[in-house]
Amino acid sequence: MARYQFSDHAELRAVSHIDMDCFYVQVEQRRNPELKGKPTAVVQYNPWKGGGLIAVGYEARARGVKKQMRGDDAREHCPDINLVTVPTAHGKADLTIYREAGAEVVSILSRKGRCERASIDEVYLDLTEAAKERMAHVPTNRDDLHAEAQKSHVLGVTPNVSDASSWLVSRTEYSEQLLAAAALIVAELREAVRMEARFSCSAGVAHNKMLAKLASNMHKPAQQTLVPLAAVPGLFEELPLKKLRQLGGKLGASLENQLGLNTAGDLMRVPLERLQDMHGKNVGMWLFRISRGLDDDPVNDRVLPKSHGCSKTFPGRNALADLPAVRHWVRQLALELDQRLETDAEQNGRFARLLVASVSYHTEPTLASPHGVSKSCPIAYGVDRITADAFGLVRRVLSDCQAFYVTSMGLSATNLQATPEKTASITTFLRKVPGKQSAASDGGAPTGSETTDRGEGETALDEEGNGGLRGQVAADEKEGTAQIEGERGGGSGEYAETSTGGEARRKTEVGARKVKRQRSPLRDWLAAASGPRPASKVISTGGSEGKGKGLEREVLAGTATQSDALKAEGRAASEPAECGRTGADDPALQSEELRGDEIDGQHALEGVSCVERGPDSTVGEECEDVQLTLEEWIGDRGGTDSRSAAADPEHASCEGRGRTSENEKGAASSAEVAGVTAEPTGLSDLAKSGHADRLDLGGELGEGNVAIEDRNNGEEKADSGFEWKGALAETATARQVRNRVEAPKSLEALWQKAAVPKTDVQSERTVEDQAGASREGRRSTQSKTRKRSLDGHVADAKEKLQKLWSKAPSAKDETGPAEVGSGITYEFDWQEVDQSTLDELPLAIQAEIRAAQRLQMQRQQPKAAKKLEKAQHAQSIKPFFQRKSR
DNA sequence: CTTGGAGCGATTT
DNA sequence: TAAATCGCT
Ligand SMILES: Nc1ccn([C@H]2C[C@H](O)[C@@H](COP(=O)(O)OP(=O)(O)OP(=O)(O)O)O2)c(=O)n1
Ligand SMILES: [Mg+2]
Repeated sequence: MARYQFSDHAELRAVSHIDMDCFYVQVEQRRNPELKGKPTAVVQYNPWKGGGLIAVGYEARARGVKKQMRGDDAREHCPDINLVTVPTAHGKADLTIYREAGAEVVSILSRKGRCERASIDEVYLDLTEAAKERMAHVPTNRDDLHAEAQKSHVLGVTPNVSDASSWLVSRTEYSEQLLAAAALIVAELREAVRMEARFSCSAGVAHNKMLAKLASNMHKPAQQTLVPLAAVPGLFEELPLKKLRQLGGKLGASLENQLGLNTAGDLMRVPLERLQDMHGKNVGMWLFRISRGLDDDPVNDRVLPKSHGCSKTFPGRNALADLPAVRHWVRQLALELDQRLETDAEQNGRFARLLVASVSYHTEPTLASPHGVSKSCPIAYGVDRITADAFGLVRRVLSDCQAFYVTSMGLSATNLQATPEKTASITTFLRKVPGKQSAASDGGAPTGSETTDRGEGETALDEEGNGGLRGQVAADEKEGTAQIEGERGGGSGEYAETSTGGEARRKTEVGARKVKRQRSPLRDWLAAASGPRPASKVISTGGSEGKGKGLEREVLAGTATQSDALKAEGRAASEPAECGRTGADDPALQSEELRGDEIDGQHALEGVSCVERGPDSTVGEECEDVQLTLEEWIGDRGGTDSRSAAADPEHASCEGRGRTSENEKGAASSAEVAGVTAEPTGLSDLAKSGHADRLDLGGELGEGNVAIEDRNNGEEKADSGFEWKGALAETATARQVRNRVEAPKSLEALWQKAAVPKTDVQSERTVEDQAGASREGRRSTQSKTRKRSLDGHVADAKEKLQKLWSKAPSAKDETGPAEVGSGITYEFDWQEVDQSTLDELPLAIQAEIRAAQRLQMQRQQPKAAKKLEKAQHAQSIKPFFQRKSR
């Protein structure tokens, strides 16, 4: 945004950019002083090719070691290099020590003026005020200057290096006096960093961020550089365009290509109109100004990161090919993320609001660049809930695919806020609907038939995933508000949300209930409610549970948890941390736990109702009901969206059968809608593409594969996202897109077909690399190396996969053999393949082999099969760098 | 395996 | 609002 802003008469500023020298290396050298003065680099994951270098010390740079080398390359250039590996935790690289070191530095550098943390190892400082004050006290004798200041570089003065200190003390122009004064401050700050944190850093001092950053990089390490205004034209004349901040990517390349520019000076000579024609008014103006050394991007007052994220890639054969593995890694990421969130809460009192899960994957083992998507939902703190929510988000993406290969996953927590703003009572968002008195009834917390096998942290819900209620939507012309009525209305009166607008008004019948709802700030409140809430705010499940069953949760400090609440009620909270894992043998207990879940924020969003009680309320006290919006009720937060739980293909992929009934049930009970019009945002093209089928309750919403049309007049309306996400999608007659991509049939499925009839055969299978063969300009040699065919189907499937695996990104590219594939021929006995061999195979093949082994086991020793499955799982989630490499 | 991996912030749609 | 993309360390 700053990029598009400028003001012609901005006050002249003194801005500094300070950048740590080879930062991670310094961190490691401080940890292990043995390394000081020695050629050192930091790598992550060294078993493979020596690991990737992410930081290189200056001693090593002097000997030709470059970033973007691998550890092995580095050692070639510099045999005595010290390679330090990044710490790992939860099976992934853990940058905590570098983050902490960065924070240490920031705490020092933020002393003299506004400070913006720009990355883990750099800050911008706005020293305008401090420099103005300092101007009066700049020494007149250069010998009185700080030693670090004396060593400054000043761009554009003729004998540059020799006489910087005399330049500093003899300025007459205001702008240069300002810079000189700032340079003294910066010198002191850098010295403070050196003394207090024992790190060296370099700095640029100029009138804006762009020039300061440019300068900080000009003399490194442990030096500082000034850029007076007058130096800009000379500096830019020779400066490659890409060196300018923000021009290092495609924009810079397009300027080079389309306008034939090479230097910043070239850019300066392009007329404003031309730039604006090419890149729009704002960008054009920004370019015009940046090329003249003008930049008004302010130094923001922010020393903390605005989000916390962690991610991991699973390249090539390490790609995650089944949901248990995905869930395992989601949990590993959640473990780290949760820890960091707790730390932030403790240290800074900040809480995140939004959880974002990103996943890159392909649906076939092609080398085409993977498809990256992200999904988000309100965050609920705690490893288990982050895991459950994030896994739900990821699964929502993957559940469409018969096969998937996840090459990277990431979680991040954003919208960090210092204080919980939403401290108002929930009732301020609600108003009573007159004349409604509904009977409290048991409501028996819904229990699905499938609770035994869920993984840790997953929410147990019924297969409809909506608390056993199902609804129908109909237009409501008359009233602008909404309410719920029906036999399970519960509580002593009904609330509807306060009206905030006219959109999305309709009446919904939910099972036996009729619901009218409307969008309101309640939704935001609920989102906030998953974070910290004011003390003694209570959310409970009065709606479905009725009187006396509400559970209390002490929210503020998180001191009381769900388990506490359960204990307080005199029940054994057998597995407080793992909702939904209780045995199905005790319905009562399970029901209670489900309620707990609701209280803790999950059902509170999707669930039936939400209740506030007074500060002194005790467990068991009668409480009032509050109805949620339909969105919340159905589960606006995708994470725990249990429609996807219903569609969980996980077991299908593990066991192959017996898991389809829920979907059918869901479809059968989805109601139709009268007079409703909706369309998924931005997906009308898909809706019209003829791929549409129909939506059932297992179908996924909001991700581009469903369309709804008006059954009355065939119209499609835009701007119906609200309905779309909520009620309509749930109940309308919709159409679901079939596979857009020709996904290959699951190999596992083929396996099962193939293996069922006869498989006592002891066989050996061979996997070949088609591309490796074609690269040599010859035909496949597969039949030669194959010794025995296990089964025609299997072999065919295997070849097919292997071809796909090594297929060129563009099938149309006939110009030559693809430069892909490892060229490896795998040879193994599928029944007795040893672990280290297995580890080397592409994950998809591993999975298949395991499936084969399981199947065989199932027939021969059914009892042992379970055990094998467990062992296989453990094996499949082992991080690749813990595996043996050959 | 291949735009080295992990992780930020900002803008655009 | 959510999601994708870009630029960067
Ligand atoms: N692609 C990158 C770039 C940087 N970093 C990390 C490692 C670096 O140590 C740190 C700071 O990045 P810099 O670009 O500032 O590089 P250095 O500080 O290592 O070296 P320099 O002295 O050139 O600033 O961020 C990273 O992980 N991946
Ligand atoms: Mg640095």
